[in-house]
Amino acid sequence: MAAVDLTTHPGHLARRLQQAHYLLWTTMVSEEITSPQYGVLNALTAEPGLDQRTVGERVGLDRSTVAEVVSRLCRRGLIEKVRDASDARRWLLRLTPEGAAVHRKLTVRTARMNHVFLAPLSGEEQAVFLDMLRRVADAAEELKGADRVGV
Amino acid sequence: MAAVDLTTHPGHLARRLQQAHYLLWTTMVSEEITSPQYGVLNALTAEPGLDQRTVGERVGLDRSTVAEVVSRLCRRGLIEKVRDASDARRWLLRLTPEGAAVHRKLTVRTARMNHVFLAPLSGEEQAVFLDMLRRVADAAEELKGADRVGV
DNA sequence: AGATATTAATCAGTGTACTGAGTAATTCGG
DNA sequence: CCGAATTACTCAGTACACTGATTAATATCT
Repeated sequence: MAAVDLTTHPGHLARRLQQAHYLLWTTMVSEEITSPQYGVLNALTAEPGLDQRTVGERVGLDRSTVAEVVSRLCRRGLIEKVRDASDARRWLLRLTPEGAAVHRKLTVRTARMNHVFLAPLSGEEQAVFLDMLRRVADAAEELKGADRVGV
Repeated sequence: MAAVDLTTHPGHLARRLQQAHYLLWTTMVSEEITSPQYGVLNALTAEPGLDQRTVGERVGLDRSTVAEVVSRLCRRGLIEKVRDASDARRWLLRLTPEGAAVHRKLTVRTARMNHVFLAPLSGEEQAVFLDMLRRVADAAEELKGADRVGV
């Protein structure tokens, strides 16, 4: 009794949205490189030589996850880690030429994939949708710093 | 060069939305029971005695994931598995009294959490947002079946 | 009946994501 | 200038999520 309709729950829909995106990504963009991995390549394209923690901040990956993603990209020869000479705690990250090439190729495919992904919405709706996603995600993000989540 | 703004990418925002939801869930609903686990409890509240595969269908969990989630809920004594007498391949799932109690408790908290999660949007916007999430997720889901066999 | 296909569930492998504990390097306060 | 806090990163553990391969039971089709 008192079962609920999950399709009215934003959390359930958020998970389903990500599963939907995963499906389109693997079929339309790449089976080898994942979306978060592409995010890292993109961050390092914009700002070469970033340290690991800052890359995570840019892409939305926590300290542990960014370490794993970075190690996979290293293993595949798409980025390289070098110790920061002025602060030996840091790894500075940089794209290899192969990494830059992969980023260029996937950028084109990602644009096509985004088009298909958002196709159920009209052009105006798409802008509204992205704006709402940002607002909701950002608001929760800010609660992270706060002591408690108010009721 | 040619780096892209990830905040215009729906896939990136979908992942961030789910992270945001995870944060609110663990702080406002439960640290023990996850959102997908709650989904299973909810499905079995609506339809007791479902088999594992159908539960996965209702909640949006694939065959492997639903097996893991179900085994965790069993280990915690919230649901129980019984072999289907008429089809010995199937496990039929049912809530225990504890499972039903947990579902009731979390349903209340989840409603509060959803309220906070969507607070950045106006009442009208919230309805539009949920509708858009459903439309985009459903559309990608359909591409799954339309396996585009060029036979 | 017997070979074949289908179906439910499991298992191994990979990848994202979080927490808490631990290590090493740097910075800060007295 | 030395001990304490902070910072960057690592590591172990847990949980979702998908794929491909496998096992067991059922259904189907000559």
